[in-house]
Amino acid sequence: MTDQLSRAFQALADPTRRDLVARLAADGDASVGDLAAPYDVTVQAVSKHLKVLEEAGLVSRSRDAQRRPVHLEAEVLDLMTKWIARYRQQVEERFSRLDAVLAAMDESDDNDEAEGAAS
Amino acid sequence: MTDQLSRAFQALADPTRRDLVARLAADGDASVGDLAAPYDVTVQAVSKHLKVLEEAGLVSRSRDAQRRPVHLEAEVLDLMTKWIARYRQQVEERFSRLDAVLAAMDESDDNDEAEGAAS
DNA sequence: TCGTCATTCAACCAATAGGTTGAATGACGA
DNA sequence: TCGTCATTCAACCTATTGGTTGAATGACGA
Repeated sequence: MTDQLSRAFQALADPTRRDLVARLAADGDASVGDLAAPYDVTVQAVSKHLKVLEEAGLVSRSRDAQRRPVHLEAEVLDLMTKWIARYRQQVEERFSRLDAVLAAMDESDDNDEAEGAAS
Repeated sequence: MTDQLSRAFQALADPTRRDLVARLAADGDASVGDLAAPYDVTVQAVSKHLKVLEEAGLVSRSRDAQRRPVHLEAEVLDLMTKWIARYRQQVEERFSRLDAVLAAMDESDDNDEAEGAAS
């Protein structure tokens, strides 16, 4: 689980972390304290969640006085969608080829019938 | 971690499981034994991986004599891309609004300058 | 019916995840 | 410089994960 994609999927496997991403997407950058407020866990727990998101490359942090504003990075989200889309597409392409094969078989059946009728 | 989306992201957080999905997408349905062959782990371990994928709704299994062919289900992949795309899009929309605000500020500056020049 | 093949179940193990509390760090504002 | 606020580090706990081995299940084919 050391590669980026694994860390990214792992990061979004937690509902609290998905909600953090959702809020950052909707409201823009926010401090750890503000982000932690709505949840029923300690601020330390949320800080850990943010660390997981950061190590996955999903968020970054800057500094603003005592605060460490959290910023959502969209690139890794793109990476993830591309991974999924690739295999999603392969499935469709396989179906297309299967359809083509089935169509060819139909045609072949027609030919056989035609040949049978001709002999 | 009981909801579908969490289980799906969790399932794809493992490289072996992502590879299983990739192979099923490329080659179509396959038996547990065939799927397990390339990896350096026991067939039981792969069976467990497939169970995780199945509980996430990413694959289904039927029966063919002794074999239990594994079939990739694309729906949950769609669910995942939709989740990501939604927040990806929100980020872009926020940028657009920010651009609009900045543009409005520029315009306001122009007006101020114009008014200043007119007085 | 018996042996065999494909798969899963069960019990176990080490490592990791998500949470806690308490202490440390680091940047202000008085 | 001192107290305070925001955040992180450290140590700890329990549950889960990914792996193992060994036994059970279940469907053929002889």
